[in-house]
Amino acid sequence: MSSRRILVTAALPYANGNIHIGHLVEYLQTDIWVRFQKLRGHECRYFCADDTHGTAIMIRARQEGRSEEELIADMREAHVRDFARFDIEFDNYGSTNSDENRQLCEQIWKSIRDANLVKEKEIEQLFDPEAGTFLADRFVKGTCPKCGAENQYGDNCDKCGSTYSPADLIDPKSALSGATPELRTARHLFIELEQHHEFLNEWTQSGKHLQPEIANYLKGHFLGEELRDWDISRPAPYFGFEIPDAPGNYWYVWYDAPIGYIASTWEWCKKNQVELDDWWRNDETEIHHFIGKDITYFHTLFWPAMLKTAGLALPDRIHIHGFLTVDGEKMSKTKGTFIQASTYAEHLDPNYFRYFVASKLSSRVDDIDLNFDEFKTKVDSDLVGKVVNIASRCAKFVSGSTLSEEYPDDEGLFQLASDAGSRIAEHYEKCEYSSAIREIMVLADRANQYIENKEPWVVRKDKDRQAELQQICTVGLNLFRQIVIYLAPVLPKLASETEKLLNFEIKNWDESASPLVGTPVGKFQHMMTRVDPKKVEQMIEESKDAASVESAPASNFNDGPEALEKEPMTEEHCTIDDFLKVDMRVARVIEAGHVEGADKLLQLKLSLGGDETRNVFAGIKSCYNPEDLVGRLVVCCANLKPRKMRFGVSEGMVLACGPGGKDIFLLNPDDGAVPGMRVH
RNA sequence: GGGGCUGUAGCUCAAUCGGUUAGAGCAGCGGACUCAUAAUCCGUUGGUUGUGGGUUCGAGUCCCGCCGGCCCUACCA
Repeated sequence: MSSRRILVTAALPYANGNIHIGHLVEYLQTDIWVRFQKLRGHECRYFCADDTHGTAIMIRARQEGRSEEELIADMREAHVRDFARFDIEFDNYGSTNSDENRQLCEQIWKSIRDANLVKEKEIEQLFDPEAGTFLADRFVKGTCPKCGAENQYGDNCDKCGSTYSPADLIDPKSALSGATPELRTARHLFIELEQHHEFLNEWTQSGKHLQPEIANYLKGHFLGEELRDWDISRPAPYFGFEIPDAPGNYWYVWYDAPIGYIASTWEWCKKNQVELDDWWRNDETEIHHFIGKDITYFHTLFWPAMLKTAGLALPDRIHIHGFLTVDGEKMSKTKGTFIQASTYAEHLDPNYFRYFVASKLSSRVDDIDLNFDEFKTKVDSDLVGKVVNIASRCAKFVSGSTLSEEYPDDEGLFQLASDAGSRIAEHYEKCEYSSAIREIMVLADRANQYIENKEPWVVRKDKDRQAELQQICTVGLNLFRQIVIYLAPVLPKLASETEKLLNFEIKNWDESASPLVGTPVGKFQHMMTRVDPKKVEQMIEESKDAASVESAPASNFNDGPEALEKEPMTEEHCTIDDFLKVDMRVARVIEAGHVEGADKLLQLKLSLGGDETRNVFAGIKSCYNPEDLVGRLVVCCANLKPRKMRFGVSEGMVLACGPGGKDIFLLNPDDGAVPGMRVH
């Protein structure tokens, strides 16, 4: 097989946050693929970098009272440490805030200008006069113009779901300074993507570069109509690179981020005395990007258009993966499933996660789910019970001795496994890791069966059969070694421990096809332990704590979790139909009085307007005087089945909240509501 | 509202181009073994492929409707 030159990237993590287990899926998917390619003898390089620019970084640095450079330096250190703990090995890890990146941004910009793709447009945007900066939509909060809900973001309302422009908000406030933003106009630079429409149509639909579902998505979504201009500049102040021919304007972070792939490559080239053009202007180089589905847009439309304009090599393949869910749901800070990479690594072996992710990943865009029961089962039974067990059952019988000088008859098992090697390789190549893993586990099953049938523990007892014992173990350990080579991209630690045990070095995938003979066998040491469910629990607990500490200062309202803890949320959903069964109405209290003989109850007469009234007994005596209630509006359930009580029939229920005793709070409709209105 | 993806055993997933009786692993059940980290091995239960139609000699696979799930979008991407 001829050696390929392969350039691989994973998306650049944003310097505003720590690496969490969701991110890891991508870096692991990529790392496994790169390790696989290297093991196959190809010239493969893995480049990544921190994505450091943008408003969010600028604002955070300001809040923390330090420079952006200090902030991104710290975050970079944290990122690099997290990756290392998970054995994610980059050939170069750069930064988008580098000289290389600035130069490349300028070069590419020049090509884009020369190609006449840039135009200027005035746009209106909210400006924070105190902070002296334009505000992205999510930095503006105010009252929803449609439904009146307070404290909503500038782009849409979570209460009523309507969308609007931040300028439509009632009483808008800057989330930065609390000042009232002004509407200002600014000139922005745009790239006319439409000029590349035909090229993008062809490139995305060729079937060579994208998964089919992604190609369809683009076709149905963007390519069916005129491509919109891409707003590529941001006025000062902005943390990023200033556009040389438009002073006071900076490149939008999504312009320089992907260029960071090239910048990181360049840094590596400089360190290794290699020409950048050999990698980015060379048809012989394969370029592979691994990204998450959330940033499809940038990598499948803008990025190819930019590269083409600049005369750089286009990616051969963009591998797009789904998100990681935990227990079938989005990762949640309150549930403790928003787990930082560092928190994970403090409690659990990163190899577990590498294996688990590999066993779930395919080439499709589907989300993958982490369920800790499944996680434990998979790691325990596959890795400990099956794979490592093979070595564990054989090694001690030949420890201190050697493998047989000649590879013994093994009923064709070694050959079978080496035939499987090409299929497994193909699965890795196509990013079908789950299939690769499944196939490898079949080999582990067969090896265990072999040992079972040969009963080395019986043979051992017979002095005349020691050569046979050595042969059995030679076969067992060679089958183990094959499996470890196949798993090496996923489990590099297991590979290196096996190298020590069997005194050899894994250099190439093809070594799996020839057996190891005559070499010394070391002392077997446990290579992996079972997943400790207590550690999983601790990790989740710690993730909860970390999340609450982190999120507390972020919110302007320091509402504690006590109420929810006292009365946890109902797990089960109700349907809209269920909800509609409950007919809740605004009502006016027209009579209220004590109930003789009752400790907690007040008797209320509610008017729903007109002649419609309800007699209701409410357990609110401890908190309300009857005379204070008369005349006020309440919310009641008007179709509650009438219930006979000791003191009379209750025909409804008044809505109130609170734990009881001295703390009961009636719900109160806002001004304007009148009796009889239904609550929706 | 528009679009994409998806639904196979209790759970996680296979099933080539439409081709025989829809297969694995885990869990469950019954046995064996005791070398191995309560590991392993043998056997076994389990499916009207979400649902209703259609095309076909033949449909898990292709087409249409319905139901459910996930996601993107709804004029900043």
